Amino acid sequence: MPELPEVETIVRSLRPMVAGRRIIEAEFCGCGSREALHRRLQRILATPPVEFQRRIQGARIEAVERYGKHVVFNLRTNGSQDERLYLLVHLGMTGRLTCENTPEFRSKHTHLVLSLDDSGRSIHYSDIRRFGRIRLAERLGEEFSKLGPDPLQISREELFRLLRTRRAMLKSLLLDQRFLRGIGNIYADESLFRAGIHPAAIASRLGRVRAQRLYEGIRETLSLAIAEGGSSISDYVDASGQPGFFQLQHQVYQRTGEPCLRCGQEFGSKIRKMIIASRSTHYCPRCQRK
DNA sequence: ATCGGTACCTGCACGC
DNA sequence: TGCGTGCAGGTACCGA
Repeated sequence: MPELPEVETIVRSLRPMVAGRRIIEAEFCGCGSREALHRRLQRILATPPVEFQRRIQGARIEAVERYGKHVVFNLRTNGSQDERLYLLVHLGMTGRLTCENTPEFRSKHTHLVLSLDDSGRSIHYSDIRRFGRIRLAERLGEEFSKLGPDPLQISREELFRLLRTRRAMLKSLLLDQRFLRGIGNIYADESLFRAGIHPAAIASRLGRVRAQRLYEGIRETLSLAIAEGGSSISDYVDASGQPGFFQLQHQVYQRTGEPCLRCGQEFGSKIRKMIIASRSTHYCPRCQRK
């Protein structure tokens, strides 16, 4: 599900509900045998479950932030000396982070519940496909050192410089979190359409003008998507359970065979789909020439 | 350096 | 109704 705009929306909705609260208890859940639960947790958590519970219990949530597609909980543990601890959540394809008011509620795919010192309120982590990951870290640097710049913070010049050094196809590059952090399949396609650039174009061959169009295309797409609360295709909701609405403004993503919204009326062009980096890639053959 | 393939999961739509 | 197939927002790892 979640790319930069969805994660940003989750963080913004979660923050006012949990910032300043203390985590009373971490509870792991899920149906199936004890061994099945253990295997599942081993994949989802990098830390052994018991150690995870021990370290997080009693910690205060000082801040909730986004780093690329990660949700970062800034924690202060209540050990003898106040220590910083980071809870890092990556939502994979179908992960959800929601705030619940009913203490006993569990959805079918809830894996972790963090109960808060706030009249039965809790943070729920659920994930149907279990591609998401949860980690504890003392430092952010080790976890995030491989990630590229944030596409909303990078400057036009910096993007141009980075593009010049790479010979990959743009679609592959935009999906690469070491190049830019936060863009996924939806927003790669939507950004390239807004920029009017073919997804298979080679990065290093972009001139200054087209690089600038890409820069604007990415910024426009991401900020509009954030303003609409993200794209809800099937699973995504924010921390209050509200869907996003940017899917109603998708120009190319999952519109294969439908008329291009920019030139379809006039020229009858239809959105096409091709595979790049083994991912579906949607584009208008007329608006995005090679 | 970059690419394709595979693996990890469940659910859903589709054709038969 | 059920079964098989393919596809889905992500990433890591492999060998070429």
